[in-house]
Amino acid sequence: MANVKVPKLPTIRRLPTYLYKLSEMRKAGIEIVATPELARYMNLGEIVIRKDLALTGVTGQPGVGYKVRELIDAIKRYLNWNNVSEAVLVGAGALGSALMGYEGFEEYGLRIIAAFDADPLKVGTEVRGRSVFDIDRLEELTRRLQVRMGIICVPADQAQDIADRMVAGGIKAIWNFANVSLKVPDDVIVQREVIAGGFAVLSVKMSRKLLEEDAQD
Amino acid sequence: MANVKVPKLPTIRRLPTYLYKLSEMRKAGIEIVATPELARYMNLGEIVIRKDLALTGVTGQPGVGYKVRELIDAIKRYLNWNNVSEAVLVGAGALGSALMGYEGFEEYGLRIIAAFDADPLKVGTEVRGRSVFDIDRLEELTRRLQVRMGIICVPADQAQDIADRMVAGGIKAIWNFANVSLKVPDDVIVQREVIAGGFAVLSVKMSRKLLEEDAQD
DNA sequence: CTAATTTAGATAAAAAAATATCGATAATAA
DNA sequence: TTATTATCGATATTTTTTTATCTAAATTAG
Repeated sequence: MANVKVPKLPTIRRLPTYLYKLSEMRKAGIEIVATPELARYMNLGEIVIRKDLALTGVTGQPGVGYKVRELIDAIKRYLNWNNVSEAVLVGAGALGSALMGYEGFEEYGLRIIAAFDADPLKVGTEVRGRSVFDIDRLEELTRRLQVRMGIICVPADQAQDIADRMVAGGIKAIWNFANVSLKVPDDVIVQREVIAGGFAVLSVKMSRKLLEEDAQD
Repeated sequence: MANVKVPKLPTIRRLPTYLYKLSEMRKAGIEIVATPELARYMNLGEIVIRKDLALTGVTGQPGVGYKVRELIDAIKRYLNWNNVSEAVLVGAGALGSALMGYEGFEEYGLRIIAAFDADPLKVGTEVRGRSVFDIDRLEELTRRLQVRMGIICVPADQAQDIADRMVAGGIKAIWNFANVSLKVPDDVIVQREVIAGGFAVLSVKMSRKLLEEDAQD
């Protein structure tokens, strides 16, 4: 896998949330925002906010705050969300359909242009406006469409096979929702989304809270 | 929000992935696993693996490895996934349906027992075996069913309202898929899942890689 | 106009996480 | 039996992330 070291990862993960809030503010006609307001919104300390925003290169004005518009532009530029990334999605099941139905992605510069599935009942149909192709055509179509990003929404035991086909088709970045880590060549980037990971954190927090409550009695 | 400080968060997020791999191994009849194999699977260093496993309390045998069964039990115990958590889900749209359709949750001790939605067309229907109730009955039914966990899959602008109703209904833990941070009383835990966060990381990694490649020429 | 307040940004310290080193234990091969 | 290899676990180091402190700039109230 491409060994692209990216520090400030927690900050990067937070940027989309800033972006949402700032977009709402702009829609409401607000032009300036100060740290304390964002801190309340994000449930974070003020210093965190300033550090996060500093990463994008914007510079606020002491005593005043940041320009909303400037922040939005800077965040999008930092994330490279100005340029549209076209992607193919494999696995038009529940999760795959959900992702295709998420309109927010357009805002993020992500455009899913085609879906693939192994199920003959799904092949040939449309899911939220995208054609579902036979999985056997993944490599060919990916290459022809010059797509560089792939999204994997298949069960864990099929994910590696799909990843191999994506790589064969010229994919250079994979967003992997299957609960396995993929083996890919050095020049391919994989970002794994383990939804269960968040639930694990929630579970541990709950256990801890119960223990704390018991301890208080 | 309940201020439950939990260190070793990255480890906790990784535990479900270990759990999947270990379950597969057990199904295949494998009883012992050593760090190098897990390290390859996880795409992580061996030391990380040992530290992660140590957190659960298991102790391996030098020169041999860890007992698969013991690890599975220890991870589940650590995450409190032995005990079933019943949850209600609000927002039976694309993402909500996907979550209800994910069979893996049973393995994690999560049981979604009912769904709620504001859309009259959805109310009264069934989604993947669960009844969809009117959102106005959320508080009442949550209280009657004694459910303590809620999953929010509604658009960002409705999430706070749903959270308030959940809290009114006695919910103590919220798994929030909306892209906002929620204000809740101190004794309620919120775990937020920002799917776009992962995409942000992927985007930055891609930009960096392009820069690196350009630099090499 | 001056003083108090709000706020950004730089520097520093603390905490957490990732990584490295080394000794000890068990299995395997000579 | 002995030497070699594989592996865990304890300790130490480095890096990353979070948190704190202080200074300077801008606004607002008196």
